[in-house]
Parts: sequence; structure tokens; C-alpha cells
Amino acid sequence: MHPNELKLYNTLTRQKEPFEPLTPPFVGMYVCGPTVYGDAHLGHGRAAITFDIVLRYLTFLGYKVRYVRNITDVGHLEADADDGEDKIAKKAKLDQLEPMEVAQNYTDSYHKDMEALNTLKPSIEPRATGHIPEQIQLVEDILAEGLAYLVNGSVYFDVLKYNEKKKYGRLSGRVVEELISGSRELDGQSEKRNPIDFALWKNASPEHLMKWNSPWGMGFPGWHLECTAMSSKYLGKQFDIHGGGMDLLFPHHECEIAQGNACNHVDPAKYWMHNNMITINGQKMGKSLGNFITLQQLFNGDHDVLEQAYSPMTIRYFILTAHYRSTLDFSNSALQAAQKGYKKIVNGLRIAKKLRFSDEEGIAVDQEQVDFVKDNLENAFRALSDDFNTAQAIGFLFNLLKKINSVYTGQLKAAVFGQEAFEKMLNSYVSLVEDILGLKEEQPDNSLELLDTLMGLYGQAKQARDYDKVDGIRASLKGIGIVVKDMKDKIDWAYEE
RNA sequence: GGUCGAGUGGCCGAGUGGCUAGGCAGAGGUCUGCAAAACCUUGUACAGCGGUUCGAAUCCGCUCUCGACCUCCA
Repeated sequence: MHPNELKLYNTLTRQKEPFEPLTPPFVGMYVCGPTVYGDAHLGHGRAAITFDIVLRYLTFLGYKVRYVRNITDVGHLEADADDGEDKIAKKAKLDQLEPMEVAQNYTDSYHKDMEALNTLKPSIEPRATGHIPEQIQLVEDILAEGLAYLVNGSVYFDVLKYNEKKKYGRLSGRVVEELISGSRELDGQSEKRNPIDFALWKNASPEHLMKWNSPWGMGFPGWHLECTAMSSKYLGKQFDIHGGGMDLLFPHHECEIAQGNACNHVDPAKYWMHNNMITINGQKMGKSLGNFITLQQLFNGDHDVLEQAYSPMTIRYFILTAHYRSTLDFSNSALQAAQKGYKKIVNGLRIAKKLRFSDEEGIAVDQEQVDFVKDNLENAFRALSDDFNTAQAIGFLFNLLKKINSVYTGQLKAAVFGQEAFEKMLNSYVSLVEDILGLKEEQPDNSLELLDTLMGLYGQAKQARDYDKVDGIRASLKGIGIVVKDMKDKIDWAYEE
């Protein structure tokens, strides 16, 4: 276990708390996954990357993490109660497709995008449609507790009754009375006893495509139920971390807490973590606003607001340069800056992997340099342990990178660090960048052998002072995105920024 | 309207009672056949007005501006 004590911000208590798993070294983490009726956008990327960092860092610290992220393939209810149509079914009709085919399509593309972003796969990725019996059982349990009621084949959670026993609204900081007075009830045709009650099971109309038989007739589960069903099935009635986007805080997560308490008599999760939104021109990027950019569009530059394509690793780096609880504003200039920063980090990765310590006569270890390495490494880990502050950690990483580059170009001798500190710096740099931040080299299809040959020719030409040839090779390499680096006593290449 | 949050230098973005964040862009320099890369130097930043304090960008109050949730949403 790493000496730094991990602290994380718990939305439930609104403060940073020391992380103490319920049953160490095991950690159960549930994160709300995508609703697969559309392409994944930048926001999905942020959520996945945020909790990918949590997973990676917890793993690095020695925890055994079971990471469950669901696929919502049932689709959620439409907003209006008079139109209880399932989104997946609606889209399917438009496309003249089988709902499960739509879900499969978007599940596949989601997986593709997540892989491109280098997020690790969840331990379990359950689907809502695969857990209908579990959800029905939950409804029965809540009914048996007397905290739900049946109307016309639909079952609703009785928030007021629940609130008598256990406060509803603890997570989102809402008060039931205010919720009721503040809720806009539509023309009184609701069958709910109270506007703030939410559906556990919805009666399906005949034309509704996705529906299942239940003790209450043909219908489909309410949209908060699947997470309760699947998290408790795979992680237990109470587990360590529940994650998701801030937009899910209310009502989704609030309802999960109510459902969990109603049937299991315990808060489902000890720590609730929420990543903030991505904004575009200062406004939230989201479905309802229609202003979102899909990950595929980012990767190939195919969108009006995009001046260019941005690679998956650029996106990942961009997301990591902000703290996960801050909003992050999208802009071309920000992405372009991220692209350069990423290249710098990843070129450093190559260098750190091949640099070797070499002692030199007459060069003493400089304690100041040794301390510099130690301090920056400690600070980087401290930042990560402080509620996963990747932005700050990256700052310290750049400080170390300067030293690594200096040694590499011969501007600084490795000997001043002493072998131990030097190798620790290199190893830790690689581990931080690759294992914890999950940043890796792109352009895997470059033929390295050809590159070596060309670099050999380049070196020869340079030695012969045949500068026309030198410039020629340099130009042709630039054509394939490779920049030649001439240094005092060697030559090398790097990916163009 | 209710609840919550945010305003940091040209841009992005950490931080948070006294100690250089960092990246990108700009300027100057070292190196170099020339470049590039790398490195070094370089920024009167913390929305406004009050208050607390030896000291505030950081705490408190007010004002302004912006956003999120309350409805599907990462």
C-alpha cells in the first residue's frame, strides 16, 4: 500500500474523506454507464476516464477492485407521464430496427470509443435487459415494505412514506417539502399520489416494443431500478464507491439511495463520486441541447465546430488536465494546447524508457537535484491521493520531464542525480504516465525499422556534411509526421506536434 | 422560483490565509551548417466593493456575471 493516504470527495457528506474500504483490500465500485441509443460523446468520455483513473489508482495502491459499469439498454422513460414510451423503442421505430439491434450497435461503438480512450474494461458490464427478474424482485420487496403502491399496472415509489422513516434528498441536499412545492405537475392526469414519486415499474402500452411480463402485467422497469438491481447483485447491498456524472445526482442517484434503503435497509454506497460536465461555449454539452460532439466526430474532425481532428489520447490528456469535479470547457485552442502537451508527455515516455544511468568521473551527486526529484515525485502522488487531482499531478510530471529531457539532450549529466534517484525518476515517470494516467503512444503503425534505416542515413549524411541530403531526409520524414532532433552528440526522432 | 456551484495572467487550467503550479501562445537567449527539438530567462493573474487579519486571490458580507440540477442526459 502506498504511504500516501487516499482522500476522496464524497458527495453524500460534501467533503473529502479518507478512503476506507468496507472490506479491504477489496473495493466495489459501481459506475452508471451509457444508455445505448446514441453515439458516445465527450461527456461519456469524461465519465469513463474519471473512473478509469479511480480504478487505476486504487489498483496501483494495491486494492482489489471489482468495477461494475452497466449498459442501459432498456432506455429510460420519457419525461411526460402521459407518454411512457421507451426511448430505445422509439428510436427503433424510426430506424425500422429491432431494439436490441440498436442497443447492440451502440454498445459496440461505445466499446470501441472506450478502447480508443484507453480505459480499462469493467470487471462486469451488466445489461439492464439481462436483469429483469432481479428488478421485478426489487419491486416486490419494496411493495412488501409498504413503500410503493400499484396503480393501473404501474408501481410507484412512495417518497413521502419513505421520508417518514429515512430522509429523502440527503445526497442532493433537497428537502421533500420544497421538492413538492417546486415540482411542476402537468395537468393533473398523473396517476401518482405525489408528483415526486417515481416509477419502479411502468405499465406498457400495446405498441410498446420492449416489455416484459410481471406480476402487474406487461411492462418495463423504471429507470432508477436497474442500477439498484445490478449493483446489489454484483457488489452486495452495500459497496464502496458509486460513481457517475453530476447530472445523475438528482433524481437518479437519490432514487437509488431510496430504493436501496427501502429494500436492503442500508445506504447502497459508502462514497458517492460525481464527475462534472463538459461545457461547450460555457454551456453544458448534452442530449437535450443537441450541442454535443461525439467521440467519433472528435477523432476524425467531422463536426462544424472542430477545426481539426483530435486523437483519443489528446482527448484523454485534455480531460486529465482538469480536476474531475470542475467543469471543463471545450474549445479548439484548448484541445490544440492539449495536443502539444500530450505529445511532450509521451515523447518523454519514449525517452524515459530508453535512458540509462551512466556515472561519470568527476561529477558529484547534487543534493539539490536529488531533492528535486524526490519532492516532485512525492507531490505527484500526493496530488493523486488528494481526490485524484490529475491536473496537479501532471504539473509535477512536467517538472520532472524537464530534467529527463535535459539529461537526454546532454544538457545535464545523469550522474548529478545519483543512480538511485535517477532510475526512480525514470521508472516513476513511466508508471505515472502509462499505468496511472493511462496515456500511451499513438501511431503504432510506424515502421520503426524503416525509421532506423533513415536515421542511419541521416547520420551519415550529416557526418559527411552533405546538407542537401540531410535536409532532404528531414523533409521526407516530416512528411510522415516525424521530426528529427539533432543534439550535441546524437540524433533522434519524435512525433511531430 | 427553489437548491447548488463557478468567476484565476492572451488561452486552458491547478491551488487556496504568508512559500514558483503546469501546459499552450508571445518575447529574449543557449545549442545548431540552417532549422527543429530540448533547455534557460521572461507574466503588475486571481470579477467588483466592503470587512476580518500582522498578512487574503484564498475567510466573511454584499453586488455583478455565468453555469448546473429541479425533465431524458456522463
